[in-house]
Amino acid sequence: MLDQIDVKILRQLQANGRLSNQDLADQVALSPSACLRRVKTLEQEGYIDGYHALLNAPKLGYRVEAFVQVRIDQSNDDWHDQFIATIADLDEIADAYIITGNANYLLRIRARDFEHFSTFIIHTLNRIAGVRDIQSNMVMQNLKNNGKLLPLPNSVPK
Amino acid sequence: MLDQIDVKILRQLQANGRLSNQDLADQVALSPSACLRRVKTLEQEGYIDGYHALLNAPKLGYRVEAFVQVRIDQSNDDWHDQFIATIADLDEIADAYIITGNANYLLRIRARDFEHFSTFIIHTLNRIAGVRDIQSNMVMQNLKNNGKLLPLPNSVPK
DNA sequence: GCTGAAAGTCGGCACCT
DNA sequence: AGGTGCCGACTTTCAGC
Repeated sequence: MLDQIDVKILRQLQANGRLSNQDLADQVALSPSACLRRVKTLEQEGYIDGYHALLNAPKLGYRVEAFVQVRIDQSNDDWHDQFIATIADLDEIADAYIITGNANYLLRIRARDFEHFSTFIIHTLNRIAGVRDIQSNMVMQNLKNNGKLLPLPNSVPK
Repeated sequence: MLDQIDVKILRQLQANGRLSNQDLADQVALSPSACLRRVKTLEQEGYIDGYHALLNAPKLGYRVEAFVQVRIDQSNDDWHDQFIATIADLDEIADAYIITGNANYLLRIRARDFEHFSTFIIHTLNRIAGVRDIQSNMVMQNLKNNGKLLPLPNSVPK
């Protein structure tokens, strides 16, 4: 179970993944060794999945972002497995979800420009076996990103 | 401009945001001081937006994820500004985008359970001024997350 | 723009409360 | 559980190539 200090630690590391253990210890009012032990435990128990640098997509040449809904022909089970295996290797696909509703999959796509995007849709996505219908929604503006998980309002984590 | 070593640095830090400068220097075949200078430059020039611990949502009590499309009454410009200002403070909204298509906004929602989700939709989202239509798609499975930005296939960053 | 050395700082562990 | 102290490793700066 998480206590209030654990939640503080998670919140701090979420905001700044490179916080030194000493600074972290100061912020949660613990000695460095006690703080480090808690962090290691949180990592081992799976509360922290990893640490990552957040790169700036436009700066790196990715100026197009879009959400694409894909329907596949459900009369064939193999196509589902094949689809999942295929998208794992496609760099243009940032995120992928199985969703309820009319479509089977929701994909978040990142591409260099619109030409790159349309080529990807027509010549890559559209040619995966079983793909029936593709509906694209371009991102015009990114209002909020990766909203913080904590504070957990009234939540009682298992 | 980025050279090959910069790209290697970005790729490494993307995969592991807590890599020590010394280990990073080894991996890109540079001395620690030269490596550190490049990292600082990359940060200052905005290629790296930050470092964050990736927290495990289910472990923290968030078991429901959904994409919600929102249409607002476009006859009133103020509602747009108001909507943006309101969603910034809502913890349940992880990401928010302005998109093309029938809806105005696409929101990624995280909630503790279905009751939390439906309460949020009915009593919070639905009551924001100007909101006309809400369409929800629940996430049944998360197939891919935060696909890596690099390597930049054939891209020539500005 | 990189290297190498020096000084300050930190992480990790043993031990104690 | 948390705190103290120690040592080896690391970060960071700066002079020099």
